[in-house]
Amino acid sequence: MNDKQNLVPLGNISMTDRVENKLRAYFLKNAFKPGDSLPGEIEIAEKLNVSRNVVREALSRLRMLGIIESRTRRGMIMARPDILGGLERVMNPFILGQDTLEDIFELRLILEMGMAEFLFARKTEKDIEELEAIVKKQASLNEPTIEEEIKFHTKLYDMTGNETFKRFQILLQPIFNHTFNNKKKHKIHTPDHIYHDGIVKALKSGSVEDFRLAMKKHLKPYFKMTV
Amino acid sequence: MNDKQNLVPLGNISMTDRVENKLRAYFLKNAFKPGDSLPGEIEIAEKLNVSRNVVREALSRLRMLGIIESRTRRGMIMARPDILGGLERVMNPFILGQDTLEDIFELRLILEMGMAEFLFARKTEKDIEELEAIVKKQASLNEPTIEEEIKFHTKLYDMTGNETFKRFQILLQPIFNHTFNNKKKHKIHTPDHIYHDGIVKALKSGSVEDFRLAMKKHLKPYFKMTV
DNA sequence: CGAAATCTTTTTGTAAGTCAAATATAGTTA
DNA sequence: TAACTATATTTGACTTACAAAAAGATTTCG
Repeated sequence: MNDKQNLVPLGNISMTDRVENKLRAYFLKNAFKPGDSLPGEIEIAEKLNVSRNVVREALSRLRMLGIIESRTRRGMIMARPDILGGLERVMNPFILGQDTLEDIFELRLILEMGMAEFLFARKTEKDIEELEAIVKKQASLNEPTIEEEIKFHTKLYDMTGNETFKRFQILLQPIFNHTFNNKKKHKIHTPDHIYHDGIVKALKSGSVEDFRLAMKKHLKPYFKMTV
Repeated sequence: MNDKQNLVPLGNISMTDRVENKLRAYFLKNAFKPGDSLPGEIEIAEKLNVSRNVVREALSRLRMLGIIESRTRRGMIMARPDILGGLERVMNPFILGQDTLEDIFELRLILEMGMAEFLFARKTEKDIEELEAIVKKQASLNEPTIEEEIKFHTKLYDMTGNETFKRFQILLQPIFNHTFNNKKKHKIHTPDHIYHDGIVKALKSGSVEDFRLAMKKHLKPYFKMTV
């Protein structure tokens, strides 16, 4: 046995990191639910034998994520975090790695191919009409705008009726565009907007498989960019 | 015009919140990249006219997300955040809302239906063999275990070759299970493990469409739970 | 003159104490 | 009994202090 293995990690973990981890573990272990009240800062500091300062830095993190809430001068309670809040804060194309950006670009393709079942399960007359209006407007423009393009796809996410999914797309949108613009050199022969009407048609009077085939065709240029 | 609208927000925003927002905006506006060095805590505090304490609480948040790194006693630099770090910390079924949990449950179905193209683009002989081994082992057990079930699906995510996607699935796994267990009452007539071999077969010698049909059949009981 | 040792400066990590302000509770008064 | 008052609690924010590590500047010595 080589003892070196046990020495490797080291990881430079600060008091604040440790307190944050301890608190999250504590919440999970005790099945804390939103609304439950928490011990005060001073009590936590004393129990963990650190300064109130360190505790506040850890709590500040949890507060940012929405895990806890502080009713000013009345104490802290557990809260219901926005699951995508943490994601939102790191959505900065300058600091994310190129590989991560490309992973996200691929994710879009997976999502738009995969959402078919839910679209068919939940589509309404009104949805279809809206899509048709978007397509019509797009066709009337001499040049297709990126805004109209986005509007069409965003509407599809909306139609799934899945709020988290919808917000997810809004967060990812800037990354899509950033990566797409970086790749534009890869010349796309088939401008996609001509296929939007095909997608709507499949959605309106076709089967789930028809839709997926139309979507696949529509996304083909993007697939070419990744696989 | 009603002035009341302008009074509504109020939002109880703390100094720390404001500093955090200011810093993130500053990084974005100036296109800060990983490795770039940042002004010191004291300088930031003076520039923003707040105490060093407040600045440290804001920086602590950014450090948690991996946006910045502090080389102890040498200064801070921009870093490359783990895009899913924030998500990981709020993955606690007790504090997430029921609607969010169900949204995530649906997301799984979308992902597994949507990943087909990438599986076919990147599958290898070895991948197929591994899947077959998993199915074989599963068939040999008197009772299918949840571990083997997870192993099969995890392998599929692996095969996409998309690291972010893969980690995403690992994070979501506990939520899937939690929601699944809560819904078990909805009696599933067709135990899914019998279809795993069908999926592998489609993946091995079928078309992308064959795979999607097999997967759809496999996931049918889950779809029943949501739509 | 050059290399090695030492000192100084810088900067983050951690601690401790102070004060303000809002709220809940207890206590008091009419 | 109801209204008012005082008190204790608790978070938000500021200040000061010091340790420790690393880098740079300075000094010392061969």
